[in-house]
Amino acid sequence: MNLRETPAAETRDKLFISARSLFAKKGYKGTSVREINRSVGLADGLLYHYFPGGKAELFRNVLEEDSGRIIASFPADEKLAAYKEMPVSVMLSEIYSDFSDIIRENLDIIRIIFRESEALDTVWNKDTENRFYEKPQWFINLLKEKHRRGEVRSMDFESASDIYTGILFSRMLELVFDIRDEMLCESKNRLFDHLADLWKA
Amino acid sequence: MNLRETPAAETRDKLFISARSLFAKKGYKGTSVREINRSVGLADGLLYHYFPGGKAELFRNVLEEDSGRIIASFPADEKLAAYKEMPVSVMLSEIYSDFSDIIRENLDIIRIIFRESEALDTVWNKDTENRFYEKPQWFINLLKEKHRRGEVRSMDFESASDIYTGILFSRMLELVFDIRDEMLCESKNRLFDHLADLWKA
Amino acid sequence: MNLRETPAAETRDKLFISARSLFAKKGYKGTSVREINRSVGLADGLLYHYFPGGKAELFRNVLEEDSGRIIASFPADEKLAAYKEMPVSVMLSEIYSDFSDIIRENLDIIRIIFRESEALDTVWNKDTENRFYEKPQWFINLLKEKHRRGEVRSMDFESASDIYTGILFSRMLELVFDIRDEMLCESKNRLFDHLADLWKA
Amino acid sequence: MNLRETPAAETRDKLFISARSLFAKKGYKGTSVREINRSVGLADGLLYHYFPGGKAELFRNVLEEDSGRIIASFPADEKLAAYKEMPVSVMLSEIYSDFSDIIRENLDIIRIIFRESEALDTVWNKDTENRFYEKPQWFINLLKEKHRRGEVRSMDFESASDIYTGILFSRMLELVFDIRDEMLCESKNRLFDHLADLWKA
DNA sequence: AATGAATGAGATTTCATTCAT
DNA sequence: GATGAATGAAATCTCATTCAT
Repeated sequence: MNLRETPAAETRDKLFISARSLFAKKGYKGTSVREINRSVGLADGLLYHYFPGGKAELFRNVLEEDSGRIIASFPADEKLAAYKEMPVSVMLSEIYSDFSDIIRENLDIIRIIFRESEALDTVWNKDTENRFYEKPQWFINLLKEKHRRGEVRSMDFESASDIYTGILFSRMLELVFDIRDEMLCESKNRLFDHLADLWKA
Repeated sequence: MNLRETPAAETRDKLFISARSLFAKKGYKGTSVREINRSVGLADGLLYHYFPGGKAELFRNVLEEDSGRIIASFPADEKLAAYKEMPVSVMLSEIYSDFSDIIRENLDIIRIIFRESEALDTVWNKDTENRFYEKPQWFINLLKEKHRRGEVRSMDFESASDIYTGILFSRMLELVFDIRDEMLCESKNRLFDHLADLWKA
Repeated sequence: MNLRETPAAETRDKLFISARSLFAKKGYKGTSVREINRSVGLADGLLYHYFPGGKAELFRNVLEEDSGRIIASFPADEKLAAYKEMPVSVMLSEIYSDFSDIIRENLDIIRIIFRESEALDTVWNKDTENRFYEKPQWFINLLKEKHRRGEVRSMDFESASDIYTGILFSRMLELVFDIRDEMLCESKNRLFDHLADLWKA
Repeated sequence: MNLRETPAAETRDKLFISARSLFAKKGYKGTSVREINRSVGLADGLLYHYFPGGKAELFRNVLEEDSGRIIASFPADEKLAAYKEMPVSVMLSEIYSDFSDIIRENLDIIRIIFRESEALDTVWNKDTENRFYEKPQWFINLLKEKHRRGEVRSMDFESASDIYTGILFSRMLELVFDIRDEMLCESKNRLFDHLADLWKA
């Protein structure tokens, strides 16, 4: 049973990935079970073998598995250490770039979260939701460290963090809604230079 | 059309409002024609009298009527004049508050836009979309004016605007996703004091 | 709306009758909605217009409407008066014959009751069920009246009624299971003569 | 077959018993193969190893094995001899009690017979069916014997048997439909006293 | 013997839309 | 303008059965 490297698990995974992409593109209601099955070349009834609760259970599983992972995965610990050693403006640019990558890697699930806000209640507890929105302490600490090193002046670090968070949220919206991804580098670099300049000791 | 002289126009309006709310809550696919009809006490076939194109046409109308209005309506001209006379920190706080009001007044349509991104293509041209995202020249001008008056130092005003835009976008997300609306005043006021301080001449 | 003599009600009735017959023949599970629709020439979705709860609601309605009616309908009041004037043996034969008619007229619903015992719980309260099984007071009274007239001897009238009830139940089983309906007259007449003879004063 | 020497035979038996119970409770159509498998902890495809004809064959086997057995088993020969020696009223009570036991022991299969009358055609020939309904000669003989012994008067013994059969059929209905099983003893004893009294020489 | 993945026909149900009145 | 019956395509889901391992 274990010898065949669980083709069952493989099928389950294919269902997962395909469903996630379809849900992101066409919404939960807009994605038919048949469509999901066809997309992975599965017979009609088989989805219920893997997810007895049907489409709803598949959806719930997709959401549960992915949503936690994203939040947990940013920022990566090794990156965090690296940020400390960079000049402020570079650091801001780097975090922005890493954040963009995470969003891009998880575009499907994020789009689902944007679309199916009502469905989230059944999957997310308020805890998860608040974690998404709470102040990123790691960033505040980064700024304080920079201050200690004399690179950044004394200021209201929480508010500074709110500013940067806003910039990241804007970025998320750009990516989610597929808006002018291009040629922004220059504009963004100016933005980070600007910020670094405002903040410098 | 808004004068509601005839009962017909009144019915049309009721359909509009009710459909908008349902689309916002449950999505286009998740809202059945029957549901819309019931919500305004309409007989089953009658929707096609008002909107021969059926659900799709009703949806398109809702989107068309509302989407333009929001962007056009902010900021109101009389407000714009008032902003000029306020101290920077108060101005930022006031714009934030007015922006919040606009979002709150149009929550339904904004939620629809978030949900039904795919449907937007048929209604929005890229023009509308870009207008939504383009740099708010009026704000940049406000900052320059403040600079002329000696309240704000010389700086990269576009980048400063990006910063403020990010804060507004964060606010929009909070409202759209119904997250911790309360008790943020103090935090926000600190934020605007912080920004005003960074920017002061 | 009332002018067209409610074709809606007519359609509902047709559904009722056809469904009852099919449920009786093939059971609840064995009867498909499609089959019911075809049997009355109805489009596929229309059943849900009349019975939003679908097959289950249709079934419940059939059961509710019919089950009460049968019990209430036997014996008819005018018959009851007539029984009093008949010789005992004729009376027994007559009641038997009328009972057979009632069963025959309601064979479908009775067969459903036999088949779908589990479903009855949702429709019948214990009250209905007990009424079905309680001692038929009217028959006991008939016997007492006959005794008063000197046609029947003094005896345990309740037990006498149990005996006769058993004979009627046997009859019901014969009809429900479609067993040797024919050529029983002679046997039955002998039975009633026998009973009358046992009971005579 | 009943010796259960091999595990295979044991599994077959478990399938039998569990399926019989499920068929009785939920009907043939209402019982899924999956349900049967789960109820005995069988893997999904394995039922077809034991019953290549699938659900239908399993059902047919359940019916065939059991239906004959019941009829044949009543009354047991040793009981028959005992009945002869009892006073009439005791005899009637005893037969009634033994009959109740047989029914109770075979409730499942009897309920199946009530439910799935249509399915019986494929299993029962008319012969079996008639045997179920034919006059119980053994009981008629019992009565005649009692008459010979002077305990019962001369009468139409077939009709007397019909009377008693009706009482037994009522009893069967009570048990099959799970109706007021309790506290009937007294009523029943009065009934049998009544009958014995009517019949006494 | 045993497992459970796979299949596909068919069941129930929903729903946008049309149409006679 | 208004009603709600009618339609049928499509969606979700169930289930007996087969089959590779």
